[in-house]
Amino acid sequence: MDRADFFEQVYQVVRLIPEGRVTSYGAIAQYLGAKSASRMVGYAMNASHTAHPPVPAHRVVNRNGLLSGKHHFPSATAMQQALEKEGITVIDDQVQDFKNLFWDPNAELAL
DNA sequence: ATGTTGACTTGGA
DNA sequence: GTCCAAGCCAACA
Repeated sequence: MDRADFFEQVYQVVRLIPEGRVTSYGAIAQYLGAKSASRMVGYAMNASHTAHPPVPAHRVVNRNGLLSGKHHFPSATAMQQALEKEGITVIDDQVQDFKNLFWDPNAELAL
């Protein structure tokens, strides 16, 4: 664990995200103890495709519930489709009822 | 070694 | 409510 790289730590948290739930980069960053490193979370996600097993990056959105990272997916619609597949309604690259679907690792894992 | 970038967040106007 | 600017840390060139 302590040996885990910043990327791996991010991957683990993302993989813990329940199906049909989403979280924000800041929440993950905060869980890692560096809320200011929210950008690093996104950066780590950029390399998520190199992670094994792959992480559900589609469940990670920005604080606005906007699919900010959809551009980085193999297809611009891949992220939205993945979310809808899990029962999440996405309109205009925006997660509907995001507040209700939000999954905070600090609240769920740090119980 | 330094400088720039980035799937972000927060605060101020 | 919106828009602009600054901060933050790690990886990449």
